[in-house]
Amino acid sequence: MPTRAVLLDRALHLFSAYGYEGVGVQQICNDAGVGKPTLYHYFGSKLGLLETLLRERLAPLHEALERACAVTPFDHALVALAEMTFEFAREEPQLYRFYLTLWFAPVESEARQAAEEHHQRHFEAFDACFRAHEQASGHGLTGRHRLLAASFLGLVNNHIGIALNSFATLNARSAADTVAMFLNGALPPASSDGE
Amino acid sequence: MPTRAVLLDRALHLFSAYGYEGVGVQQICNDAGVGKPTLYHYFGSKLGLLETLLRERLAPLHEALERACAVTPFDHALVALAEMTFEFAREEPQLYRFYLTLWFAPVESEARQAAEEHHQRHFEAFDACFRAHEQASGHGLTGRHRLLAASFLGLVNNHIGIALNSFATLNARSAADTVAMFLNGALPPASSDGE
DNA sequence: CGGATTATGTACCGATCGGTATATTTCTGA
DNA sequence: TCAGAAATATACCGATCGGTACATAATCCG
Repeated sequence: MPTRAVLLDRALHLFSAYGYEGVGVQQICNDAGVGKPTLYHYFGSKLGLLETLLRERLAPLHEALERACAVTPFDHALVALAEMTFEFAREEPQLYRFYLTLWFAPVESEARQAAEEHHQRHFEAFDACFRAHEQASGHGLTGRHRLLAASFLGLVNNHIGIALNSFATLNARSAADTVAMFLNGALPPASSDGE
Repeated sequence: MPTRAVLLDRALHLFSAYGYEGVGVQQICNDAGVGKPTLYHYFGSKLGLLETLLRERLAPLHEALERACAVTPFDHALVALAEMTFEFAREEPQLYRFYLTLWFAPVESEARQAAEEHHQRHFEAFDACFRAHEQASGHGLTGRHRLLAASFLGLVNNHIGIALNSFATLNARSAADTVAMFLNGALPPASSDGE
């Protein structure tokens, strides 16, 4: 594997376990079997390494989301958004785990600020979907779409967090189940009860 | 204010903005106007300071939750749990913000591990409520209560995160609204059903 | 082949990290 | 009053932090 890719790979591995601030440049280089100037040659700084990592590895997710949020009808779009996010998290668990740690990271931390544009883009895809629905169904002009989008995104991310850390899975039905919970509530009286 | 309390206060202030690893002991001491040996006299280590901070300041929350989860009937208990958590977050925004950053923090980080017992206790209160409901309504033996409890807790924490960082509020109605969203879904009042 | 550009290793920089040795002050209790 | 404990300051420790100066390989282009 090319040196540059090895560095990104080892950095992600370490970041996802110990956090951006908890990992030293020296440690990344040792882990990758190269010297520090090599890392600085490719990325310029530790922060540059992080930005590159996020930009390059999150691009497929964002592209998939921006495709998904154009789906009609509304509830299919929600399923598509949840499915894309779940699938990405399943295929890139380390990356998504790290991405999640950055979501609620302290506002003044470098890492959080580097991730903010990506979180924003993720949210925008979800919000676009709710905004379109609000206009289509006529009754919306309250700006409630932002709160709904944030709640739905939170539900999706929370499910991924649970799946990554303990119980819960990310199989094909998870997306539909999550959307059903969001639209119909967690304890529907008559619908799918148990597996 | 007694020196010990000043140290805890300044540490929380800095931690919530920059994170545990992003703040140095020297910085805390400068901010509090004391020397390092004073901090080490009271807390033994930086980690001891963090543990003390969490233990002492989160105790009221846990006590309130353990009272709330015994409420009947079930849906009132959910409202009570959400209310207690919202109220605590409203009164101690810095503390809860920091508490939230620790929730999804990297698993191997010192700070996350120090907070784990508190997260566990918070979850237990929520889970106890769902466990009781599962038994009372007879149909439960799937262990689904854990997933439901985690989802509900995630919904509550997500709402607080939104309120702390941007739009959304934490007023008296928030708890009831959050429970309603959890039980009945996010879009029940829509006039024309387009879902 | 030869010159330039790219990649990489060794050794080092000042600053900061968490933590402490030691001395001194302040408070407390008999 | 005076011994001892509790509280605090100055100055320092080795280790590690992110980052770099410099020299050397490796590679590509003519």
